[in-house]
Amino acid sequence: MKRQITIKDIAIKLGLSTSTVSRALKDHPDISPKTRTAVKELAALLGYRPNMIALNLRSNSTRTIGLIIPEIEHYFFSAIINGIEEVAYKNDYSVMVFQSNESYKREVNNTHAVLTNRVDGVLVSFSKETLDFSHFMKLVENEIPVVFFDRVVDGLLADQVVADDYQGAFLAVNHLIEKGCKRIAHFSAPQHLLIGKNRLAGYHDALLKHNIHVDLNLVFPTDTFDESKKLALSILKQPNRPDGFFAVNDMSAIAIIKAAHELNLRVPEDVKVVGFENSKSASLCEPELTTIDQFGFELGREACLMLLRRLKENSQPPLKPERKVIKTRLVARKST
Amino acid sequence: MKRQITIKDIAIKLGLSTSTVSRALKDHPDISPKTRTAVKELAALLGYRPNMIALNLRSNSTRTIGLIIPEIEHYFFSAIINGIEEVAYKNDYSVMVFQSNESYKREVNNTHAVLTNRVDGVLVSFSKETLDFSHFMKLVENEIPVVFFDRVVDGLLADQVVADDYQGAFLAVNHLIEKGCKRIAHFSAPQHLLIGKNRLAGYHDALLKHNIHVDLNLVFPTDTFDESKKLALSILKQPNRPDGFFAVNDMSAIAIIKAAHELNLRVPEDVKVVGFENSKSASLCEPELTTIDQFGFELGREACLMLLRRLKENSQPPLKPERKVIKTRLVARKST
DNA sequence: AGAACAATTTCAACCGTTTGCATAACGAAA
DNA sequence: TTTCGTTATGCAAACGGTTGAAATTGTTCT
Repeated sequence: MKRQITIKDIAIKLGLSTSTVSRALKDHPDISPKTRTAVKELAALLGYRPNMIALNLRSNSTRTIGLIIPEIEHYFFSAIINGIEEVAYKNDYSVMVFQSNESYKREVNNTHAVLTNRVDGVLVSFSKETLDFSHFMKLVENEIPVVFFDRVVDGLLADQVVADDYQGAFLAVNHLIEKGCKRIAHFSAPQHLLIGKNRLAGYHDALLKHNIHVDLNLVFPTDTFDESKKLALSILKQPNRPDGFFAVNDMSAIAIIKAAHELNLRVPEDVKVVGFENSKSASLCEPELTTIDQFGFELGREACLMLLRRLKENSQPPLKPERKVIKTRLVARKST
Repeated sequence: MKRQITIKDIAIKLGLSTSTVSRALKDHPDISPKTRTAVKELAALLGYRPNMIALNLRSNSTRTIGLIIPEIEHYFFSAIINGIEEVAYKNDYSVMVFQSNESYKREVNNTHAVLTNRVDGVLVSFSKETLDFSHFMKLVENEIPVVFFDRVVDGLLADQVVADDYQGAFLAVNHLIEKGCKRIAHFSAPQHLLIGKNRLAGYHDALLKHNIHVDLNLVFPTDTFDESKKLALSILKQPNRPDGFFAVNDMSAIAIIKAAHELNLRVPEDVKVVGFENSKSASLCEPELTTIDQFGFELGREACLMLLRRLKENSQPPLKPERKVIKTRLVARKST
């Protein structure tokens, strides 16, 4: 690699000391206008760019935030990254992305990577496999601010940004009931995640509100396309099949629609389906999917803003953890 | 932020010099076994982690690669990021992501950001707006290896990784013809991008091969959902409407299907449609979309591998630019 | 002329780590 | 005892930039 132009190069060519050059470049009042302009002109001519690494070493900060995320390919997460990057960009921060691929082991490695890379703060949505959170607590012990988003558990001593899962689930199930459903199944997320618990609670309470008996046999833990489709096929073959489905994400919801079509059931006439996410696919499938908009972009923005706030704060001891809840919205389409 | 444990802390506690500690930690033969173990034990006890920034400053490398990409939310690009991150992870590199949001101005800013962050190399897919490439050439002048992927233009003196757009387009149109289409329209990408030119060429040659007259009035420059839908609606209303469509991406293809449905045309009976990308949505829409698999993940992998190869190489002068072409594959589904 | 002061500029230390070279300690050979 | 070789450790410079304090220069006043 070509040697970079340094402040020293400029200093030598101009017969000045590095300190003078440094000050001239940042408009320090002590420097005479003559030297200031001379330095700046030469710097521009040579294409001088300050060496961030050197600055980082001195300031012990990198203006970089680490992002640990399960899967970039998932629409919801890419929307979040989008929001994060937006805020980071506007505040002159860079984002380092680490995928856990839903693997606990890899996620632990990722936490090491962010430590090695000396990021200023970390945004985390942990993997489905993760049950132990000590690797994240190690970050907190190192006083690196951490903000968790979307996936969250109880008892985590750190900032959190989540969608209002309870409200979203309630909206979804309420909507199904208003459309006439009597027997509503729920495809749920793992129950150790708050997102799983809260959506189930919303489902539960919406049924209760309408005096519908809550049958836990209608709750199935599944959140992938393939699994959901298989399950839906078997459920829809039963004589007392549900007439409504509330799925934990759009993929599962679309899988249900596909399964219904295979069994020659009409959506929404025979079976109504609501998803959760409002992904691109939701408006592309047939019939278009009614779903809960999780506002991934906003969630990412908020998470990043909260992290930046932490990075600026210098109160000792630090403010106690905060939880931000993003309201969701029902997007009614053709599947209900 | 809590002060990090440094080599100096260890040195003082053990009454040694920093050099001895440094050497002990990396098993330098000069160090006596006794001190070596003492140092290592204390380091482990204190949770010492080498300060990457300091190492970076010394080695003038960051083991970080910059990624400049139009839109993370687009499935194809997130698949590519996935592939890139995979290779980077395995080789102990980190990835910094910068979105251009299809904006030239922001893209120029992004190139500054990667320079400031002193990444070791850069992966680029430029924005649709970009017609001038001097900002990238500035990177090349700074001898920062750059690999372009997917979007590429002629005369770029840098490595490139692209899908075989010509072959993919040929496969797609050939398939439509074999399924009986006589009048095939093409929704194309901007013609200043090779991806636009090559797909058009593939379309062209497949028609020629079957002795079908090439009518340039059937080629429309559009690659977004909304625009494509509007266009498809007006085209399909015409008396001599096409009986086949080859779209430059899945979004546009699905828009055509939607438009056909709105006009009570059946897919594939009345109109056949082929996309390009093989996104998630392609297998979720109704009918499932026949498309060309672009192997985004592999494309990302290859691009990253090529960059890493450049980073390792030290031949002077450097090897001349290479172009890698990834074969595509037809995925026949229900829309044809 | 000498003092006092302001305006510029330089010196040197520092951030954390590595590394070529010098040096200390010690036993063995002369 | 001196000298030579080992072996183990320390010194100091370097990476590129910042910054408090010291030094230089020039100007003005007495």
